[in-house]
Amino acid sequence: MGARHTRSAIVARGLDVASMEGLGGLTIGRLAHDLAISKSGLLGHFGSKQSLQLAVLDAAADVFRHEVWDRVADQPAGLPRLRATCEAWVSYLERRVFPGGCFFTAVTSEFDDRHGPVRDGVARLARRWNRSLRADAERAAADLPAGTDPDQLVYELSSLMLGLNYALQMWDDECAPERTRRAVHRLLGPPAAT
Amino acid sequence: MGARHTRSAIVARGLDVASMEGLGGLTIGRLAHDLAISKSGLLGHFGSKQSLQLAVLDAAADVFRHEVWDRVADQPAGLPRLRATCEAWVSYLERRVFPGGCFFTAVTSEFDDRHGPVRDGVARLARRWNRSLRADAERAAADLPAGTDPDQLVYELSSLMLGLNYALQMWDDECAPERTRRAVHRLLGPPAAT
DNA sequence: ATAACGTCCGAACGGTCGGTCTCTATCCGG
DNA sequence: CCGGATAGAGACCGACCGTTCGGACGTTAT
Repeated sequence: MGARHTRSAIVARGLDVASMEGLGGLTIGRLAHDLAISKSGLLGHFGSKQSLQLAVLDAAADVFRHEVWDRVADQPAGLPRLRATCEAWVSYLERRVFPGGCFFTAVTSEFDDRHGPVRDGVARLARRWNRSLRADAERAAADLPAGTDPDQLVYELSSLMLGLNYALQMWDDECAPERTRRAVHRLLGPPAAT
Repeated sequence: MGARHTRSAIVARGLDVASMEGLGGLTIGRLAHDLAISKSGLLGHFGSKQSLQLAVLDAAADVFRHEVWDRVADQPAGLPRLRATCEAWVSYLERRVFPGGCFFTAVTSEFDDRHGPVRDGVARLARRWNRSLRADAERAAADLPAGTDPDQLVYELSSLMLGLNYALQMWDDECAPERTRRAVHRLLGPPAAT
């Protein structure tokens, strides 16, 4: 079996572990044990734990991109895509794509007051997604009640996603996705009938 | 120096450390070093790390209660107290009472998918505060537009507080408190003029 | 056949973890 | 003045951390 396969298996497993235990809780020894390989064999693929963390972070970003952004890329920019993005986001959380809840919420609260490449990577991703959201919100403002502030809109929508993740992770609250949708509809109007 | 004093000093220092590093990042050795006492001297007051964690959690709950709930206890139940609670909550986050952001947000995302006394303690506190919020929301529903769902209201308000903590902690976003207030006012109406 | 390479292992490194042990200094009631 | 309780020191334990290193394999190219 090639190194590519081994490496991606490590990252895949690391993704699951890190979404539950955080990127810090991801330990070389445990990961090696789970995959029935040696610690040194594992670390050989990355060089250091930090490189492993960054690789896992990248993989998580790929998953999130695939689960949310790729699904709304064909929507018209502005309000329609903003609505679709929110729905995809809710669905991503509802389906519990990561067993430990939203990967980035967990990692953010772990690294938000640290320095270094991991925190920088998380911030870069968050900033990028925030910009995308904000761009659609700006266009959408024209289709929403006068005086709608795009930044305020993005802020409230993001907060709702944080709340949904919390409700699902802490309480297994089955009503939370529906509640989130209702709140989104109140901000953006009812979902477009397809 | 009495044991009481030493113990409370340990908890106080642990509060600061844990709000930044999480309850898991709170290590006996480091805490003892910070306070210039021995590990055994420290551990003698608690018996185990878990007891220390629970003591710190209790202390954090006292702080939060003092910073939020005690300040609104004299308000009339229902909408006025709900408004006051939200404002106190925003202020608590804005003033960065804990250097690492909201203690309970951090601890929740750390323990939400574990078992044990610490997670139970966090859940107990969250449930209690949620109930208080919900009770006022129920009363407030009469003073709000018809069809207002108290659970939905509590859900959205809580999400906004999560969002505020995120914005402050991750981005040092100075506008976030004001944005949160604006969103709260949209849900609860403008703040009562005093 | 042989040399080189990629892949992975097993052992070991220094360090930190939570926790236990023994010992001493101090205080307080009789 | 004494004797027990107690706070705390400090050495130490086994487990685990991330990391390094030499070498054992199988494949591939020469």
